[in-house]
Amino acid sequence: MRMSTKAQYAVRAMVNLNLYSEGSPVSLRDISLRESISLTYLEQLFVKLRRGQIVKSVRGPGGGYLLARPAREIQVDEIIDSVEESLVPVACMDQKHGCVCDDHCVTHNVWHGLGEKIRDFLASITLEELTQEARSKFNEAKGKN
Amino acid sequence: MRMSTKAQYAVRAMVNLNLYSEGSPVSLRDISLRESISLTYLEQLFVKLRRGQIVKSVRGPGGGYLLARPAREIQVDEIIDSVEESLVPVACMDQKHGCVCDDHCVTHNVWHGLGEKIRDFLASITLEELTQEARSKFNEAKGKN
DNA sequence: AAAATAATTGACAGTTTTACTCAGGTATGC
DNA sequence: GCATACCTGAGTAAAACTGTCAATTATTTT
Repeated sequence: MRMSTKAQYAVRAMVNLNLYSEGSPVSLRDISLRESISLTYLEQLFVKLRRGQIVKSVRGPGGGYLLARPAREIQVDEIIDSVEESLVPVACMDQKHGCVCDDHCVTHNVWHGLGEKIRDFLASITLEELTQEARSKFNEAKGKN
Repeated sequence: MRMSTKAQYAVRAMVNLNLYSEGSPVSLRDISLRESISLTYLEQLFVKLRRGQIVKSVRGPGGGYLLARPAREIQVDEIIDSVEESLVPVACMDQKHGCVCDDHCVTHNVWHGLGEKIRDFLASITLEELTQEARSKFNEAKGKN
């Protein structure tokens, strides 16, 4: 039961983007340097985040990425969905209308229930909350020095 | 975010074991036939389930496996733990005392919180409940014919 | 118009994990 | 002593994960 690093990177990158944006586009190069994620890998992730309507792109010099919506309207589960990370714990439930084993499969309810818990939890956290949290941690760290 | 088939098999096998046991040992061969799981793979799983104190083994002819404890005291998370499936969503948190990134890692709290939700949910389900559910489904299916 | 910046895309490759199988060995009951 | 059934470790093919590389397109600055 592991969250892929792809999903972890995506969330980290989004927090970093929001943290340093302030209205103007942030280039992947900057995020790459700050979060130590390879630029080319970030490019791959942000194509998907754009398709998922999480970010907008601005091309050319001074360009980069912007949030497609306010941070408080972006939920963590949406970020993970965008990079194609299934949140459903077993493969047979990927389709919308449940799996065929529904009736006879004894453990069906366990995985179905678990999937809902995971979804609910990640949907309850917004990018804004994470960004605030990051700011607090940053300030705490500064206070120590 | 997938539960491995190993964990899925382990839970299914345990339900099946409990369903057909009634005090006497159940051989892996029987479980293998009923659940269509390869015998040698089941053997691998049950070694771990035995080490995890989920089952007891009885050798020789007429032997097999028994629950090590009453079904109502066996939780689904214990079964999964036994087959060495980590329930913590990110690798850096596998050790008991949290990861080093604790302070600066922005997304730490997300994965930590998620891990707790998963654990709580799976710990809230006992083998007895699953077995009861399986019996109900079985009876429903019979009623239809 | 040319140059520089930065997103965009698709193909590809190394590594790790998963999901098993195989070949034996050991204990027990009849 | 033989059939049953657990026990153990090694090995392996396929898939997934985690990236890299090469080439292109769009935009702005000079």
